Amino acid sequence: MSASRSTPSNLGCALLGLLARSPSTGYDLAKRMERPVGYFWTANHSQIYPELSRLEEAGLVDHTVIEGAGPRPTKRYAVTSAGLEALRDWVASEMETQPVRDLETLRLWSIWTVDASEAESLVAQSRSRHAAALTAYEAELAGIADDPSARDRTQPLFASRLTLEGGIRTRRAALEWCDWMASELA
Amino acid sequence: MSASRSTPSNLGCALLGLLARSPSTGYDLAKRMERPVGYFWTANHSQIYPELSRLEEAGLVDHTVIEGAGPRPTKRYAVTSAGLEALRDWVASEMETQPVRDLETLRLWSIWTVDASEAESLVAQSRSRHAAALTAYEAELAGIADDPSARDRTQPLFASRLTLEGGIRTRRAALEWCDWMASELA
DNA sequence: AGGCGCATGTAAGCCGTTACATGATTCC
DNA sequence: GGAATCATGTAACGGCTTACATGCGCCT
Repeated sequence: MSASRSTPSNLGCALLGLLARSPSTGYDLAKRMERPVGYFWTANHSQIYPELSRLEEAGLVDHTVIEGAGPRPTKRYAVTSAGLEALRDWVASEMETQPVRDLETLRLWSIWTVDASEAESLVAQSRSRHAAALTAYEAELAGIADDPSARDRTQPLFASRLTLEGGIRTRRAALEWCDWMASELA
Repeated sequence: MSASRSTPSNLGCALLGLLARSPSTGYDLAKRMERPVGYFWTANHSQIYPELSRLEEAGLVDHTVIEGAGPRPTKRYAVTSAGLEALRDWVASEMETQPVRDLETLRLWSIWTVDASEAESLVAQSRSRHAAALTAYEAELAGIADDPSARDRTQPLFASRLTLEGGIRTRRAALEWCDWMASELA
């Protein structure tokens, strides 16, 4: 059986990553995608449900029906051993350089077309967005930093700590950049 | 005429931004999208040609047929005054916070599932990618930094300088993050 | 003779967003 | 009584990628 050995989609791997940390319903996965995974990847329920079906068909996850609200049966999904293997393969596989897609920078790139006050406001908006993100990341990190498992590289919280640290460093750099731009515009 | 006053798509605004800097053929726009715009936004020719038609229908760009190779007439596009206005409106408009979509961080987030040597290799790969990007940005910036127009906030090169400076700061922060991760894994 | 660069377009398919649809329980 | 939360699904649409298609001129 399980003839198709094609790597699951990026979304599929995101879901495997979530389920490898703890089993969930589709609904719950949608919420867990918002935060903290949503700091670097997003998906909504209308993508998640069909993807779970595909993963199950490929034998990478399975489900048990549990009791819960809603007109249809509530399903708790978990990764199978094949699913965990697929996740490991994906993590360890070579990956091409990903193109950056940053709408805010695209806008900045045409900032020369607007007048000074609008340009300053644009940079200020950008700055406040980065500041808000930084605050959120720091709060999230503070919530896990004391857990001893966050220092064990075989534990999920270790990886959470790494990614949050990255977000914090990136947003701090962006804040300094915004301050520098503000001084260049003055 | 020109009844529809809807803002063009993100791609449309990217093309208006390119054409506001200098008129181009569709083919040339595709090449200019690779670098340096490609550092924060990408598009290929199969997206660009239809989008140029839409922009022209909306009266935001127009074209003149010039001589050139190829089985069909070669068209040089330029922004109209309505197009420049649309670009300014878009730059100055309020924009919602954009979700981040970073496949490399998504992978890192499941790094706890693989063993130490693979984890180290993953971080090393990530580091070399950031280093390559940083080198490219620095070269690009060096190519424009001496131009006096790069200090005039009404000139395109000023905006180029801002965006490149942002890329450089972000990539430097990412490099330091990778070095920090390497030390955490050791 | 063959490959590359110029130059424009279309088609199929995947991925993602937004909206539609259903229905129970809990809180105000 | 109405809104929010739990819970699952489908449908329509738009954006992006990959591949198909054409054909001239230049360089090796």
